[in-house]
Amino acid sequence: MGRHREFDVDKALDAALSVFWKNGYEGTSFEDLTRATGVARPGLYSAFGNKETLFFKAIDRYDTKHLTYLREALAEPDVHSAVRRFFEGSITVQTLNGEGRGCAVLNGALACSTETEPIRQELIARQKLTEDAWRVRLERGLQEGELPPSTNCAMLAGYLMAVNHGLGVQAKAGASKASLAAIVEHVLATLPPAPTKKRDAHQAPLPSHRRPSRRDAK
Amino acid sequence: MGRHREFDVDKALDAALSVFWKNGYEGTSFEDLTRATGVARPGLYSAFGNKETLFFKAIDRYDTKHLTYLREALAEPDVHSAVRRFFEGSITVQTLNGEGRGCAVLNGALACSTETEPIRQELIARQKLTEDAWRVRLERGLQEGELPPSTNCAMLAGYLMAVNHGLGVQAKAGASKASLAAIVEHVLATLPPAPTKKRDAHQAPLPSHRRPSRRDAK
DNA sequence: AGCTTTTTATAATGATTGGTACTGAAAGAG
DNA sequence: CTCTTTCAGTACCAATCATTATAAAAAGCT
Repeated sequence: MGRHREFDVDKALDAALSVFWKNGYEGTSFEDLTRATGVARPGLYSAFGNKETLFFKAIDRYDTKHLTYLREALAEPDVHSAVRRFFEGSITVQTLNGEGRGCAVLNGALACSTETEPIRQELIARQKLTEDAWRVRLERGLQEGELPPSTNCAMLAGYLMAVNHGLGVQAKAGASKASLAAIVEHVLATLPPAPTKKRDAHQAPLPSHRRPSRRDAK
Repeated sequence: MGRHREFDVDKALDAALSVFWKNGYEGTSFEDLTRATGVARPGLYSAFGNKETLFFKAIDRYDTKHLTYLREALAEPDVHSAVRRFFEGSITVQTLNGEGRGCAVLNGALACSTETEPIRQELIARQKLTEDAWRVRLERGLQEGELPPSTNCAMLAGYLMAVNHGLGVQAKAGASKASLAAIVEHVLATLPPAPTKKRDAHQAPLPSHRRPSRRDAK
């Protein structure tokens, strides 16, 4: 009873996400949003509240639609596979061209006006959740013997996130997926190696030449 | 012959830099600038042109005042020292609290409205110059035998920049200098090693246990 | 002293911004 | 059919934005 909504709320949300992803929060005007969604101002307000609530609904949408790789990565059976899955998913999402480039969260989390600072802080908090999840996963890997005993899991989680942020910056600047993938390979190749169980240093396969004592000395 | 300017142009520029560094270009209003500089609108226009020209004068100021470490790093005698100097300088500048956090260039280079896109592209171009300088420096290091023959200098330059961008993001989000320094140590420890000249693997100092053949096999 | 030049400070300007008011249209119930 | 509810579309609103206009003040010259 009453007129039915003509536009598809989910489609409008996807369109809004795409604009926010590209321009960030402050760089996106309400006019941009009405143009991209094809919905007039009151329609968007009626469906989503206001610009800020729409923004966070879009970010949530980004999370559920595009960040599944993170949960998949954290569920991988070993640390190396987890990190690989993470970065592969990351560079795939961050080099999408039709929908967005870089990371929608990062694109709003760097600098803004004083009035928008609370929004930025919320985005930073989301990044922090991801870093914490990595630290927990790495600590589990450490306990399971996948990482050298001296591994600083907080540092390594911070490192992984720093690299990911940097890849996001480069993706937003136009870097190709292939060039980002090469960086990912380097990162994977330089992850702390699993400690060896035995000391047959001269007969073990090549990776066994990586001795934990070298890192302990640091 | 005429009234003398009462404000110090350099001090005003420093104040403007600080605001742009914190809020980015679009997040900084002209009101923010007049407040921070203590100079009225016409005075700022008279001295600097308009908001955009002031922004780039501020970025140039950032370059000359704070990015000397980059030139110093590129002038270091060996690659390892160069990279170390680079990151040490970077995390020092990016964790300054009074003046700014993160990187003033990066803070404006991620996302913005359509009208501001040319400004963003200019900032991206500056980042690209730095990455190119690193690639050239690494290629020189490769020729001088400091890096394994298989080293992909473009990839490594991209990697260094990605890490640096990521450190900037984390610094802007409030990370401490010490936590960034730990990440830097990890990066330095995982740089491609100089190839050994001889094969006295059992008597050389510890770093010599890093064999180029391991990277070649990758 | 008056005159000219340049800066300071306040006010004004037109455009843009996020949000709301209002009217007509659509949908369903009785 | 009328009535009620809800949406669509246009117009409107107050605040903000970068920039300019204007009048007064300061500085130096004659």
